[in-house]
Amino acid sequence: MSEKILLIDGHSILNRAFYGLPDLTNSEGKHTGAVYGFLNILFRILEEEKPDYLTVAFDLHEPTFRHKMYEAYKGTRKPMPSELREQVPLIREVLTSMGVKTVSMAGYEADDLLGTLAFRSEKQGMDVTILSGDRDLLQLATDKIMIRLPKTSRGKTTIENFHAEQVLEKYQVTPPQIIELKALMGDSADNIPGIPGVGEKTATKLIVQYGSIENAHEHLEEVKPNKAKESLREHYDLAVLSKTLATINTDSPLEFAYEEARLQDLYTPEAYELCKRLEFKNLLSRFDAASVSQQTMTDDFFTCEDLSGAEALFQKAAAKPYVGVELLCDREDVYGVGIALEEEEVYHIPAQGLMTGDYLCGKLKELADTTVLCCMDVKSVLKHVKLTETSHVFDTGIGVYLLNPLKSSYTFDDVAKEYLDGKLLPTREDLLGKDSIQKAWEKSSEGLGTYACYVAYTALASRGPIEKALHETEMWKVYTEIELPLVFTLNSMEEWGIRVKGEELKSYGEKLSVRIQELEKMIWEQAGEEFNINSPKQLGVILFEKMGIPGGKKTKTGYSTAADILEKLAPEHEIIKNILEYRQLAKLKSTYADGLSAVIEPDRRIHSTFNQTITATGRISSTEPNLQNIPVRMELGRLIRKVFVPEDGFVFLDADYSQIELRVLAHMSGDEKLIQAYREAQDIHRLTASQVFHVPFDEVTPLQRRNAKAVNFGIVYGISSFGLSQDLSITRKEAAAYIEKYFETYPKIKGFLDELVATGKEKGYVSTMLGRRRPVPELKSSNFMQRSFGERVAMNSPIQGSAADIIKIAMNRVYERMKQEGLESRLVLQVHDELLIETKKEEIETVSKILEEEMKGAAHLSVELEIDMHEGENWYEAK
DNA sequence: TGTTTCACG
DNA sequence: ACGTACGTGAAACAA
Repeated sequence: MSEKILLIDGHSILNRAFYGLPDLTNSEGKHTGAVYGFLNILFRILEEEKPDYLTVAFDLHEPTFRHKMYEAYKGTRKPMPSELREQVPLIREVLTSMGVKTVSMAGYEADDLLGTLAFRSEKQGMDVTILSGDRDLLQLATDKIMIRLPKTSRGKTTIENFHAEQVLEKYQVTPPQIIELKALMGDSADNIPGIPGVGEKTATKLIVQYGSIENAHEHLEEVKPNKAKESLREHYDLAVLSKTLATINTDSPLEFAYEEARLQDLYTPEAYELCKRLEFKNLLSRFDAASVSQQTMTDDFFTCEDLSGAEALFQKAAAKPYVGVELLCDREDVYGVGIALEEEEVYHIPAQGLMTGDYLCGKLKELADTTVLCCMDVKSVLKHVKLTETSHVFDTGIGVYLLNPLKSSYTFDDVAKEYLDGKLLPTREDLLGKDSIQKAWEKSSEGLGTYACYVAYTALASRGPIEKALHETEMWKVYTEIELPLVFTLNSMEEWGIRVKGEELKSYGEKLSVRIQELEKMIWEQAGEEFNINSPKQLGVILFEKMGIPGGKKTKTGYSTAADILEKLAPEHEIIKNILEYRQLAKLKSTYADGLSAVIEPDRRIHSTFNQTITATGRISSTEPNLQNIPVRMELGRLIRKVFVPEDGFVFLDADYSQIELRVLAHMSGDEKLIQAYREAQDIHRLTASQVFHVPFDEVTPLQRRNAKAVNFGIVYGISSFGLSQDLSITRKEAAAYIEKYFETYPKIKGFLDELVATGKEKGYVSTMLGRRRPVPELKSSNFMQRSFGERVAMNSPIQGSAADIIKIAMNRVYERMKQEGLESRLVLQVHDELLIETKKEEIETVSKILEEEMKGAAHLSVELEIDMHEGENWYEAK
């Protein structure tokens, strides 16, 4: 049986994948959709064809010979969007990693190389398959050369196959005559002019009849449609030129060794790593375990079995400047520790026998007096090892987060790849599967030990590169002066938690249930049937189809039933009112009443986790439960705050910054008028209204104030007329007019925001006042939506991020002060611009003063930082 | 697992 | 013509 070669038109398939599939980006914002689509189709074809050889051809970037000819004649080609262009090197990298031969040559298009290889291979007796999205390639079809054209319709990819016979069937001409057709019709995408007035129909007729352009020209007088006759007469030269342009060169001087193109195992460790980096999760399953673990580090780690060994180890460690540490633990127990003394000297100490968890933790605490403990996550270690602010630690996770806050997770294997020259380590899942630490411990302490060693190794080895990068990006200060101390502050908040009255929460929930059931009944009655009100899909059908409420479609899955839409649509409908109330109550019950009840711990307190490495802007986030979104805007929800109470003998002191983001904006932009406004006014929105609408301060109407407030918010969010118009229910034009007036009033604000976008575009990131960075890859997108998003982000992030920096500083200072002054009061919550202190009654005065001083003094801006402070027996009262 | 909705700043 | 305000997390539903 003859051998088979598969030739792929790289750019064309990449193009297909790009336009045929939704744009995909990985968590770092890298565009990967086209590469993903390319690989999927490649794998599919390989399974169908099972070729012996495989080669992918690419155009070089420079304009090729054939195009130059025409570009000189008329215009240039449309540029490739950057999201696609950046994927070209990526697909080549992936193919190379899989050992796939790629070819390209100066002065020749991919078509030419494909044609050349196809004919060469055919001559050698091979069967040839060409995969392309470009119909031009049909001119190459023969009995042995098959052209395969993938087509995407309705999300499904079907492939059309053409040997010479099928070309004749479909186009009524032989493959070489495809050139004639094209030369007559022209092709704007390929810059082939063609001749005017001749489309597919006429061209086909002419070629079927005369066989070629030249022959048709010789029989010009017989040529039928008069229009075609005249056009051919007049533009014959153009047709001949077009023919040259349309002809694929099948005889290029490409050097090609078939052995290099022989198809081998594509599932190499390199390809696996690359796919993982690109987050092609579906593709990873194609790689078998064997190829995965090959190139990884050889794990010759040591295990420390007995107490004397451990003693010696810690002694040795104490002499080192840095060690890598991974504590194997969960919330309750310590199972052991991995310690890296040197990059080649890594130990695992299981917690067993005399080496109890407590013993290990004590040793670590002691070690941190002299040696920097490098950990992936210091705060989790703190749960067991009572390190203090004077302990020496390095937090790899936070370092990596600062360097790229867009990543969604910071696992050790990712860190190794990024900061250790692409070093490939097995992942946690490779080593432990999906087991928890506890589960893995019960199975075998050995695999767990290996895992601990890899993590400890990574923490030690990556410390240097990360530290260097933090210096280079001028974020070392943010790291040491804000983030690292904050680890201790947050840990303390987590450990204290906040007291919650469980019984009251329960009865609150029961009260809600009664009303929810009433509403449910009423809604079902009004709808005329029972259905699940919580299902947006069912609700949409009921409202917009059954009840015939004029509804606009909105989401990709159907009707939007979001509150603001329903409110605008039919505020008078009784059912709508009921649904909105139902929704509100259902939310309160499920998320807050039931949700919070479920996480009250035996100490009657809720211990949330404050995450420091999640947000893109530098804010912290709160999970399990989220205590940063406890209701406050609506009275009914706000009542929940009554169940958050201080311990006996304590009260709550709640302090929040007044409009910190607007003040930051005033400072960063340096706009004198806004700064002056803040120096004068208690009511900034009113003053803004007065200045923007040119009315005396005392004559500002409530509506004007509301509008000014919305504009102020809009500015902080990265203003757009559309967003503002939505918010205020006005037209875009009106919104645009407000914005313009605002910028006229505060001229430097406009300049400042424009500058943010410009430098963001230039540098690829924007920065806060303290130097924290956020990359904004979207700014370079050719997609209008994405680019606009990037612009808003560029305007918002420095503001939101600077405010976040400031309150973090305040938290650290408040925490430090209370500790230094030996107070029993403690910081328990942070809600972005608000701090909640569980304050000992005797310390109220002192703590108020500390809050006032440290919050106001956290930054020195050209406008004062004001705070509002309240005292209360519960959170409701204190706010 | 992704989508929708909604709670907060 | 495109279809958005910025930043989060949790619950419920729909596949």
